[in-house]
Amino acid sequence: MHIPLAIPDSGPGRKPSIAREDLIAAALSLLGPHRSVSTLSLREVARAAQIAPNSFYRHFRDIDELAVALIEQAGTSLRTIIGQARHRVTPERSVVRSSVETFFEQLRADDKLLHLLLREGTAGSDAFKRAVDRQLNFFEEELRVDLIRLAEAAGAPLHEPALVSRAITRLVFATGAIAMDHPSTRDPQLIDELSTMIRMIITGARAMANEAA
Amino acid sequence: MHIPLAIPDSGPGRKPSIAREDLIAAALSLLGPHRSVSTLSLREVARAAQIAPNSFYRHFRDIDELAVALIEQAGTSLRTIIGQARHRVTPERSVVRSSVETFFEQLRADDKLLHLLLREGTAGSDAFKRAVDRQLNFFEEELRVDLIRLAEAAGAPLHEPALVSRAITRLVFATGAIAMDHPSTRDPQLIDELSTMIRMIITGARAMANEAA
DNA sequence: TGTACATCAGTGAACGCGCGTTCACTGATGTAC
DNA sequence: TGTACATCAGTGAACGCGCGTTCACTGATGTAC
Repeated sequence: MHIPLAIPDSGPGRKPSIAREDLIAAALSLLGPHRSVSTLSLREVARAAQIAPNSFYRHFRDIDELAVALIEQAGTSLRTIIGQARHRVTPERSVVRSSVETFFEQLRADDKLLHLLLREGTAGSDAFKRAVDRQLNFFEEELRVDLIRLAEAAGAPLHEPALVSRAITRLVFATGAIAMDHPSTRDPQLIDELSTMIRMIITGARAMANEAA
Repeated sequence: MHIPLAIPDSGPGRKPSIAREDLIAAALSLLGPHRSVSTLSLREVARAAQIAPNSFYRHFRDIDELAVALIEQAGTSLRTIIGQARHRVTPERSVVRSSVETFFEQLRADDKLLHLLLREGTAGSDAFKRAVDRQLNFFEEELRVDLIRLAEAAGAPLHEPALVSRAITRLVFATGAIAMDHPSTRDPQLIDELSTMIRMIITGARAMANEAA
């Protein structure tokens, strides 16, 4: 059995006429609000990529390995976008609101990558769940750093910023998952709600920091 | 095609030798941390219930209808348990902590019903998702009533109690889903975290109520 | 009580389907000399 | 430059499997009279 565990960067070798990326793109094209990764079949993806079913094995050990690759791409892309939103100068809007709005914009624009992270965290193989978890941790960690930075700038320290970040991350993703099942006309309301929830957490964490001091 | 949309309470009729409940129990017995409703096949459930595959149709239109029934049972059972926990007199422990602990106990004891609500909210058919959503709304609503009651008792009103309740519900369920993937040895830490998160929200909502006033 | 009849939960066999996976292969591309 | 060779992405056919669903049926249970 021949399995290329790591594609060797092609080196001086030949270029494959169909690439890993093509299969990922094909899988992505099949996903949507009503179609989840765990229901994709190998044959279906192969069909979408216009290759024979067995050719799939030249690129991935199985469907699961492809799913993990999808998740990684989704996480990276999301963090880039939200990272930009958070650093964007917004004189009239709060950082919270502007980030939440960007998140929803991305949810609706979507190259379907975000859907993946929102919906699939609880299903699928162990490897898959770990991949989702890793991306959420990255997100959480970046948010934590930003929260500390902002708290210092405002001179209002937070109680347990790591927990604040974790709570916000969970709320954002849970709300995003819900939003996907609603028409986008409900977005303004959900944005309002989510922003208020986040403000509650931050306000609470500030108050608790003062109490502790 | 003959489909009994509603089982007519049997009335003066004959008793079926195998009941809807037996099929639900059989399905439940197949579920677990690594097995989700959406992957159950009709034949599998029939096998577990020791009936011929086609006999399944005497009780449910399809697997989806059974899944909805499962969700409803899960929600009812969970709300009963948490409702009791919240009203339980706990002189030394806070209501928050005692409820969170009960939630985790239930998660670990589990008749597998809770797993259903935690994991499957984002997958499955529309009918299935709506069923999960309905149960979460019930949970949220009961929590809201309790929050208002407790706030009045403490003389510390909350800003937008409905939102407080919604945020807490989402956090609790998101954290529960995560807990299921960890060994129960991590429970104390997760309970601590979740309790603190909830306290942040409540503290924040109190502070915001004061600001508004 | 006895008899004829209706109901309907459960059945065994069969169907066609899409699936993951395997096999031995082809033929284009690049390398060695 | 030319030739022999190695590599390996992609292939077509085939496999056995579990699936959902259908069909015509059986036979126990309850009802009507």
